[in-house]
Amino acid sequence: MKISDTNIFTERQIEIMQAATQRIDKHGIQDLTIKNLSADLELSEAALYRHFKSKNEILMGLLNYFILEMEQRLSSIIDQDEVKAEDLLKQVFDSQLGSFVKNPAIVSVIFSEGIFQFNKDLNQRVMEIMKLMQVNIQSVIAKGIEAGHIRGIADPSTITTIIMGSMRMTVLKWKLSGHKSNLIQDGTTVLSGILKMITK
Amino acid sequence: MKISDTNIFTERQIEIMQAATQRIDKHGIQDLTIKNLSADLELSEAALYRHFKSKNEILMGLLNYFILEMEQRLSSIIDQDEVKAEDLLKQVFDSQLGSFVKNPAIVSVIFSEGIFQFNKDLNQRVMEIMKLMQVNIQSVIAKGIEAGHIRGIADPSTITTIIMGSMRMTVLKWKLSGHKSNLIQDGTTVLSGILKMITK
DNA sequence: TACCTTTGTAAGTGAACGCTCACTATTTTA
DNA sequence: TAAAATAGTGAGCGTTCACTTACAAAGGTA
Repeated sequence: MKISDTNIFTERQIEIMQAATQRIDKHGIQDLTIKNLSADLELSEAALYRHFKSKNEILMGLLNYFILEMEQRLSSIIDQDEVKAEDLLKQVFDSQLGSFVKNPAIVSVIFSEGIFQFNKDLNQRVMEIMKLMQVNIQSVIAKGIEAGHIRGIADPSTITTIIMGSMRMTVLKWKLSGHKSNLIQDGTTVLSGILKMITK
Repeated sequence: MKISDTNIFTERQIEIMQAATQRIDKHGIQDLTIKNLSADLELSEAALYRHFKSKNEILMGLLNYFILEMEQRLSSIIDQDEVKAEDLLKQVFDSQLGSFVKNPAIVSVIFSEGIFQFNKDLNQRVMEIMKLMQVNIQSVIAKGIEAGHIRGIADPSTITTIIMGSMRMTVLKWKLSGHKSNLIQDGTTVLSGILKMITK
């Protein structure tokens, strides 16, 4: 993750967030403790509290960065004119899955609705990320139907559920395989299958 | 351990598992602690250990019970002869979603790969449940393609990923809505959409 | 020089966790 | 009827958790 070129965070904060990212990636989110994190950084536990006021703030930092990056990435694709819905979807998922491969830790974070259920702020951020993706895809589908490229065989919202669910399942399989399956390839196969079904 | 060898539970064990189910349903899995559970049952914490040797065994009991019930339910549907793949799938999901509505807690348990990642036994059971569903659906799809009812527009495994992912997403939305959306209705809509796309 | 801010540490804190221990009362069995 | 099995209890163990406190070194600034 390139947190490095934001001016929101200090250098130390970036170091801490990167260490947190690595630990989540390697051992899962349940292994992200202040003790482990400070050991990774060769700092005392107390030192972390000079830079973040709580453990949740560290996770919020990660999520905030990701949602910002994702918004920019998605809108730069969606805002293209004269590109068919089919190709927009391909670009969106190519970009999204590529982002997951580059930063697998984020998958552990945003696939953990269950874990954050008890924490309002974190849960809300995760929901925002899902919602952001949903809104973008649904608008692409709606435009595709309007333009006549996509069969209006079901509601845009239903088609969106199918697409997002399928991609999510593909990511889940990749995660459960220990990142050994080829996420980009499998995702492309699944999306192609769906596109064959819904395009004219 | 084979499912057929699954122990029959004592009355107390069932009471404990039901209380655990209720607590997970109402407050999430992170709120299932020995302290809370024993308070719900108006027992001492130590008393629980007369009936289960660990907290994980309680969760394993729940999962074992569910996988047994699911196996029977699915095979009684799948084993029907002379029923079209399309109708089998409808029956499978009607049955499965109905089971979730009757027992919403199980969703909190089997949708929590992330939480159980660190526990081999529990994780394996959750994976078995996913695998069980996958194997059954994939065989239905394969037969449907063979019989010419389903378009061989993609691999059976890809179509299965799409179907399972879509249903899983529908269940997730239901869970995030606090069980306020209509799971059966939404699931039926999504499955109908997919079936329109893949049937001839 | 004197002071202030920043960044660090050692040594804790209370709360929560799963779980065990020694012991008791009741019921079943030989 | 005596022994054994069953099902319960209060107290507390060892550990982990996120977080706090009191204090110190370093560097910039007045």
